[in-house]
Amino acid sequence: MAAKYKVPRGTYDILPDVSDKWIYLENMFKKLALSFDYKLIVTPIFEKSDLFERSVGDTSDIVEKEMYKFQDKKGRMFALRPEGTAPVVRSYVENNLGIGNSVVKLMYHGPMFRYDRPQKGRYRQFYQYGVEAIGSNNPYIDAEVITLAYSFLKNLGLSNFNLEINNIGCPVCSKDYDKALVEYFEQYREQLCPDCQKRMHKNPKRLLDCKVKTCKEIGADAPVITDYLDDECRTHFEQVQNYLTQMDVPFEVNPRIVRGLDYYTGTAFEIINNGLKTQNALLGGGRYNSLTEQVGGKPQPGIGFAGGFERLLIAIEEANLELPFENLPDVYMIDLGEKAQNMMPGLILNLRNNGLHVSYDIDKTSMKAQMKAADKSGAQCVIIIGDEEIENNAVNVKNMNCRTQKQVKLDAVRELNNESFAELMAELADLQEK
RNA sequence: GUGGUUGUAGUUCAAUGGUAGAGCACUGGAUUGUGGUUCCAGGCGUUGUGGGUUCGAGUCCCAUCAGCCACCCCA
Repeated sequence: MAAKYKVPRGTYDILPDVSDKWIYLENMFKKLALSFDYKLIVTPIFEKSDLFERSVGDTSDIVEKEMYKFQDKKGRMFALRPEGTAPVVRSYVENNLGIGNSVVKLMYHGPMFRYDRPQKGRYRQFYQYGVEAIGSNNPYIDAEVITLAYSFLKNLGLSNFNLEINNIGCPVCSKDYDKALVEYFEQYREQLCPDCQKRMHKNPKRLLDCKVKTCKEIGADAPVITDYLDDECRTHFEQVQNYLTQMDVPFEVNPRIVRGLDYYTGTAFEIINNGLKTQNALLGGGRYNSLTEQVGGKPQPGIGFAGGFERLLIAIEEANLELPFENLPDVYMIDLGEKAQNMMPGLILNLRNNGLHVSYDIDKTSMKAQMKAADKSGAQCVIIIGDEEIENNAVNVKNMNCRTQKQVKLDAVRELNNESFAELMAELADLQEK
């Protein structure tokens, strides 16, 4: 049947059959980030649009054509956030989070919005997780942020990915490099694609990233950033690498990494899913040492990364990873007859208040249907109550794995909590062995 | 935003322009209160939507919407 309403293009519903994976991934990320001493920050999903125009850069594709912009009733221009860093930095500046702290370490996760043609692994509303460390230019912080990103993927059980790092230079040496690039590419101007010709003077580093064959070939012999870094940037980069080595994080230096957003300076890195040809960036990040100023605050160095949940799930599926997350019922309740049904609500609430996960379908009546449903639910055991049991003032508890069954006094069942429930299950398992 | 491709039952897919089907899933049953196997039974779905051609359209044409692929970009 054709539904009357459908999700908007490029969006999707996270349905119950996968939502447990989301809960798991979110929790894993939060737990790991907390252990690295990052605290959660939650910002609105929309901001003044010029926040992004100024920070992300008005020549970037994100701002040029992918922003969801709208006017509110008073004519102010807002945009659904296309990325997470600018809002976090805005909040850092606005709330003076830096006062009394040399580094402020923040994590976030939530929906981002970009108007782009949808594709697998690319959506108009997508979900990112990320961290930002603001206030320190110490290369150790760079390494720590990168290690956090790396550890997250590793801890999930992923391995088919590569960490690539680069240093795109500070505003000073980056300019020298840009000059060299323009000089170099200028020789081949006629052979470059129109986009590259246009970008050459605005953002020459982007030419290195072009996928057009001839541009690629020309770019292969272009000057390399590493040769243009000034002493400060070079030692910074070296130290980041030293720290990463110390922390056992494998990486490759890739001088061609150019991040797409304008605010990046110095350290830049990406983690690439090797199993994919396109949409293969699992996560990316880097330094943004002049972003606080652009947003109207005092100069403060910062670094962070962001990754996409959708691409994470693709990678997990590819690797055939079973997430250890399980949320199966402890007990499935079966009632037979009206008397039994009448005593269910109280008993079930009792068990739930004691912390047990209880499943029950009041509309199913036959024993068979209820047993089938219990089986399908994956519940550890069923509790059966019928006229016989009521007469004995007891219930039948059946362990679904061992198929062993035992009568338990009603009073004892009411008292069941996670601990005594586990004991009861073990007892039933023992019965099977005899 | 550009080019290509696809759109049939909950799902995966069939159906030389002539009555729309199958596997899986789902529901019920195989003697009275015990699941995962097996067997039997159960589907009239505006064939994505709207037009057009035709005696007749799931099938051909146009438009539109959506997915996928490549480009672009990135998460």
